[in-house]
Amino acid sequence: MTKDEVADALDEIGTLLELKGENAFRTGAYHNGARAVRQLPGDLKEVVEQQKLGEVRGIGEALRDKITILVTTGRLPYLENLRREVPVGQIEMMRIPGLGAKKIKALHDTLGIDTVETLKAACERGEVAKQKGFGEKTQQKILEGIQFLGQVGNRVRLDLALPLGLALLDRVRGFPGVIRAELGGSLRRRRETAKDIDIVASSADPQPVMDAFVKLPEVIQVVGHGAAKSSVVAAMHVDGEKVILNADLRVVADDLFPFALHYFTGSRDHNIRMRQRAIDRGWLLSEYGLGTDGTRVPCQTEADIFAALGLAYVPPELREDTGEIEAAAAKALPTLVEAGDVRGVFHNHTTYSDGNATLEEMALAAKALGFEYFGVGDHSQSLTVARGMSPAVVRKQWAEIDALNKKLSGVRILKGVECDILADGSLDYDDDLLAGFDYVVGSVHSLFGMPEAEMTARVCTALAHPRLTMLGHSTGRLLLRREGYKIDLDAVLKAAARHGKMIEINAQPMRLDLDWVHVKRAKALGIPLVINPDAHSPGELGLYRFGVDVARRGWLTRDDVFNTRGLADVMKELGRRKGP
DNA sequence: GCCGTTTTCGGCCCGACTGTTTTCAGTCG
Repeated sequence: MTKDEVADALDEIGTLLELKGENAFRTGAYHNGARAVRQLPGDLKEVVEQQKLGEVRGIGEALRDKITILVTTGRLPYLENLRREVPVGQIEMMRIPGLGAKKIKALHDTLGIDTVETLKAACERGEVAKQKGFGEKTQQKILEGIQFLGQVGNRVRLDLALPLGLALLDRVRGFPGVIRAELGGSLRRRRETAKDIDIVASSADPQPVMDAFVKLPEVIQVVGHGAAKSSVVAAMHVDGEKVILNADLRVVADDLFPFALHYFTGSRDHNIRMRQRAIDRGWLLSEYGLGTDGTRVPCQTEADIFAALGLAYVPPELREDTGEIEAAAAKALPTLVEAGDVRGVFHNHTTYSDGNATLEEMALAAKALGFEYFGVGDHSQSLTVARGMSPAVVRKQWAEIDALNKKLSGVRILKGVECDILADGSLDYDDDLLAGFDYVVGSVHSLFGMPEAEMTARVCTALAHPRLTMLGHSTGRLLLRREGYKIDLDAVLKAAARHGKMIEINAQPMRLDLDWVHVKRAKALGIPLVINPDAHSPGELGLYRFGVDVARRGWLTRDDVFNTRGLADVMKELGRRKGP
């Protein structure tokens, strides 16, 4: 059993115990143990065999024994018994926002509810509101939560889906007889979430490729297995999370590959426009080629297809029918920003607030990524849950930054802060302290339930503050988990433009906030965008790449992104914005 | 269930917010 599988089992025990009403510290110990196993360096089996498991922080006698049984026998009777005691529907109910283990247990004990469906029905009958500890608003919130889950379906975040897609792609490329293979679909377009994986391959002999695909170790179910298309359910652990997705493989003759790749990359709307354009020229475009019955337009690559239709090559990220065809026809497509253009980052956390690495460790990790500057942006004093910095701590951090900047070469640490935007739109430090930072990222972390008009006014007030440099995660959304707070983003963008402020593209894959649609609008308003990883550990610095994907989907060039500028230029601009 | 030089029992991060209550439980970050 792998570390991830063992950790999953421990997490499941923790959740099942929560639903049974167990002590929170006991259930927490299982979740802690799961994390400890995931982060354990080296081979788990070896650690077990060398009897070193008990030395791991967070693993005591009970967890040690259970992990040992799991690793040596591959199963755990204790977990199997727990599963029999707790209905599966209750675990699903944990995903409903605002519903936790205690409420789910109460609903089970009083109304016998143990599936999302029966919960929905009970809410609709008004029974839930009558229960002790529940009320009309809770009932309404549960219904909205269930609806939210339904909308989300089984979509998976890009950072989880992409590694599985790339792993399968790698396998396919290694099959004998495969000439070319690429990811298609929303993964290739780098949408924030994916509902399946599309792989397009070419081969003179498709059948053996299909046969090999359905037998891959990642495949947990074969949905379809034909000569041109196979469909499976695939699973893999990514960063400790089990990712399960449908994956389709299509194999065509190599001369058809560019057409198939283009067709299966989509989007559907983009394809419709492309087919119309072909019809205008007296041709037909499909996944099988471009031309008429009599004549075929030969294309070796996707670029050839676009060229045949009088278009510049359209990068996959732009294929959403949001003006890319017109721009490609006018040869006016932007040269999109690339990951290699990014030369530093501004919003990151260290042990001064809720990060897990020191300033120096983070700065060195930034340098290792090739960055010229590392901007720290720890939390401000109001955000006590994230150990927000008091003014005294801020000054201590500044002193350490000054010392490190003397000591380190090749990377410069910038004095920033992720400053809370308080309920009235004011910032979380006084102006004197704010003036000591190189820049200020303003973010909303409280009172998410504010009415839209109030929230909009709050953020616009902050944007008017002379010390604020850029707005952090504009909506606070958590993809597939929580909608952003209600806010009039167009009004916010206009305010940012009016006050000459920058807006962050938060590159945390669960956020990707500002989203690509509004990134495009921000660009039109002349607002500089900043790609920030919001890293809480050295490894998370690399997440900036997902922000680059958003920027590309938002049509940004290198010049539209502030942190593609070099250190000297950045310091000059930040200095200019601060004024005398 | 885990942990420990303030230690083998009693604390474990804890405060804000919401919706429910009439002083507090549950959820969240």
